[in-house]
Amino acid sequence: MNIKDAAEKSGLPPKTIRYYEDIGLVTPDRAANGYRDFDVAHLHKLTFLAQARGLGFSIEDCRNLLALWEDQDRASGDVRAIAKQHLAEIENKIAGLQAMRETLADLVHCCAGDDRPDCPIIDRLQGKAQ
Amino acid sequence: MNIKDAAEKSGLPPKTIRYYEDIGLVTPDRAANGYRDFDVAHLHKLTFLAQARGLGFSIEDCRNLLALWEDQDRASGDVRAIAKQHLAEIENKIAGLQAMRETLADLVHCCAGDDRPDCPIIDRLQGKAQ
DNA sequence: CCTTGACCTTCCCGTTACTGGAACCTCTAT
DNA sequence: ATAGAGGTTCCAGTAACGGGAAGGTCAAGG
Repeated sequence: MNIKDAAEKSGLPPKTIRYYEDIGLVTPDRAANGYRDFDVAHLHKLTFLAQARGLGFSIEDCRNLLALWEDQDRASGDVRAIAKQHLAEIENKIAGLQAMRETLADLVHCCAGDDRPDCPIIDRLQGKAQ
Repeated sequence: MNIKDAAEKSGLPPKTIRYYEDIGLVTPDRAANGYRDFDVAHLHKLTFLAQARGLGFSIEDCRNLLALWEDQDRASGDVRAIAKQHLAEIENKIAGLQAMRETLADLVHCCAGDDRPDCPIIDRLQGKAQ
C-alpha cells in the first residue's frame, strides 16, 4: 500500500511517516518505482506509534516501547516503568500549568479590561506588589 | 552592570539575555571594551520578561506586553485580551494532559509490572480492546 | 611585568517532532 | 499528449534557548 493509504489508516500524516522512516522507527519496503510499500505489519507499527504519541510518549520512549512490544519475552515491568516515568512527567507539567492558570485567572479577573491604562496584570509582571 | 549581574538580579541566564538582545527585546548599552552594560531600566525590563515567561507567555506575547507596558496610554483591555487568550491555551493544554494522565494512570494501575510479558499497556498501544 | 582565573565577546550547532515548500518523477485517465 | 494526483528527495524553519569553541579583557597576586 502507498503512503497515503498508510497515512489514512494509521492516522499519521505522510510527512510524519517519512520522518519515522528517517529515524528508523519503520522500514517499509520499496516498490520498483521507488514508492514506499507498506504491509499490514508496518501499518500495525504505525498505529502503535500513533497511539503512543497520542498519549504523549516521546519518540525515544516510542522506540523503546516498540522494542518491548516486539519482544515476546519482555517483562511487563519494563513497559510499566516507562509509562510510570512518563506519567510522573505529565503530572509535573500539569502542576506547573495549573499554577500558571491560577495566577492568570486571578489577574484576568482583577483587570477591568477597559480603555484605561491601569492594569493589575502589568503591575504583576512589573513585580509590583499586589 | 555586566551581564552576569544582570542575570543574577533578573533571574535569567546570561545566554537568555543575549538571546533577548538578539531578537530585539532589550538593547543594553555597550561599554568601551565591548561588554554589554545594563542599567536599571534594562534590569526592570528583564525582570518583566522573566515574570511573563514564568507565566508561560510566548516571546511574541512578551514583546506585545512589553510594548503595552511602555505605553502609558495603553488600554488595559489590550493587556487583558492577551492574558485571556493565553489562559485559554493553558486550559486547553491542561485538559489534554489530564486526559493523558487518566489513561496512563489507568494503564499503569492495571499493569502487573513483573517479569511476565502480558501487559495491558502494550495491549492498549497496540489498539487491542481493553 | 607576567600569569592566572574569571569574565566577556561572537559564532555555530543541537535540541523536539515535525511541517512547508521546491524540484522533480510516476501513474492513470482522457 | 496532457492533466492531475500521487510519489520521491532535500533543504529550511519552527520555539526558546543551551553547549561549547575560539578568542579578547580585567583584576589580583607573585
